[in-house]
Amino acid sequence: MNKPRASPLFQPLYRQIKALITQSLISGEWGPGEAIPSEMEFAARFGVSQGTARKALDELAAENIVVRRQGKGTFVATHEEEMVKLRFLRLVAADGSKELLDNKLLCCVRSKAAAGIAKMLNIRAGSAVIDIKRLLLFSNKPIILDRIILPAVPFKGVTSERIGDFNGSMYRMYETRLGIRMVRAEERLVATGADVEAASLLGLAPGTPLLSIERVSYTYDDKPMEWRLGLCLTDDHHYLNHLE
Amino acid sequence: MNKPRASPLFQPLYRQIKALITQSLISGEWGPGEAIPSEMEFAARFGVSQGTARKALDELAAENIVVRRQGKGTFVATHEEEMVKLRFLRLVAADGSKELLDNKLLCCVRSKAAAGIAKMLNIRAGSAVIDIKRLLLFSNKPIILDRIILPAVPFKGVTSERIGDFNGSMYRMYETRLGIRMVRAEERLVATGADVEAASLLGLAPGTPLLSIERVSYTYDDKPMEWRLGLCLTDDHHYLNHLE
DNA sequence: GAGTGGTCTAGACCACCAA
DNA sequence: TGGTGGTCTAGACCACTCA
Repeated sequence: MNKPRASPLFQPLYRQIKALITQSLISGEWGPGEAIPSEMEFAARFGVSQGTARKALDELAAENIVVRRQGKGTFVATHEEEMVKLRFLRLVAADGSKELLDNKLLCCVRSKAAAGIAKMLNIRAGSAVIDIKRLLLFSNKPIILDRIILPAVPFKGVTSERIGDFNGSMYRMYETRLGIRMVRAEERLVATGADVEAASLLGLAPGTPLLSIERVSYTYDDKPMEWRLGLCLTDDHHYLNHLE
Repeated sequence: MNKPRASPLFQPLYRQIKALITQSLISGEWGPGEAIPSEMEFAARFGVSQGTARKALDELAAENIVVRRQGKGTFVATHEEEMVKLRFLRLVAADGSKELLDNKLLCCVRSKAAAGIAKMLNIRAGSAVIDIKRLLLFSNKPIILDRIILPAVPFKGVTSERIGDFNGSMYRMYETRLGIRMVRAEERLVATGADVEAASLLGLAPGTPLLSIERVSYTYDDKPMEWRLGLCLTDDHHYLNHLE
């Protein structure tokens, strides 16, 4: 049936459908990697035509929220796929070669949120957070020194042991263990000189230029969930970015 | 009419239409900023339904090749728009404030392409290029030292005077004066220490960490047209990137 | 009011996949 | 073989813009 335009929300129908599907994703109706209902099923559930359900799903696919596979169905996107890893880890070897990735956890403690970070995570300054430091190794060479801050409440249960299980992919762990999926992030890049700690951990002279990447990651409802600062040695690596 | 699937190219119809429209863009049938034919006109021209022409235009719009304006028409995208500037100039003030942009041309000479750059521009090493150096000022403070290399042939006529006319937006000049529109770019970011030249021009001590941005820009047919290296002082500025 | 792009529907056929 | 997403069509109405 054709709905009148004077709907509760002044949104096209397909966007309302998209919002409803997003709500179901937030509520966890389908976990990461699972198939979601077909176009026809959504059309029936919401009383719209298949084309309208399709357009809602197409937009979710364009935002990398879901993945469509011809002949199989539509699936909740996952950080398992190679594609997704490249979307979030932009540092690549200068010569383009593939590399073995490894990581070394340095520490993982409970702490209190500093004001600046609390603001970016949209939590109260001083509230409980989990504070992680780790080293990322490319082909067995330490390249990135990461500092990760997580709000303690949704991430309750994040411990050194848990982190170790996922070969350094924090996002895979959030998904698998906590059902928290990051769908987008905002990065701020700056050049900086290595401080004493970074220099010693990366095996450099203090003051060596490093690429500093500050990242805030968001879940479905644009809620910030993770703050991260990576200090990267860029002698043999580039941060690759496609502008379109 | 419904065309059989066994078309010359194994592409969906709307992609074939898209390719045809792209060809017309390359040939310069419509200049930057101009209106292109309506959906109905394309449908008639290519003998397809309006919906198919629409899907072709939608994809071109998604790639920022054209801009759609309800009630007015579809237009060839331009680097005039504020949106587009932000798409290519990612350096923003740390406090988020808007800034006055200015530029100072340092030199503009004819030269020969070095091997590495020639390869990226897909031209022969040693072929004629235009070699430009300039300083970009944010709020009257020098922030970026740019080096720009252009193949001499398509960019014949690029001179110091011409560059001055466009308030530093090279892309606007390429469009307006030469009909060359950049549609995408690839950037490689690295942290480096200021060499003597950069240090003196930016008013820094040699060795100061700088964000190095190497960019290759492409026109419609994915043809590389410009090589650029920017050395950026990131004390009060960030390179902002949205990952989706 | 005429023309444009935006939304929505309904129905057809195709390509792919799994059982 | 039946179900999925992918393509294509045709026609309707809406919202916006401009003369």
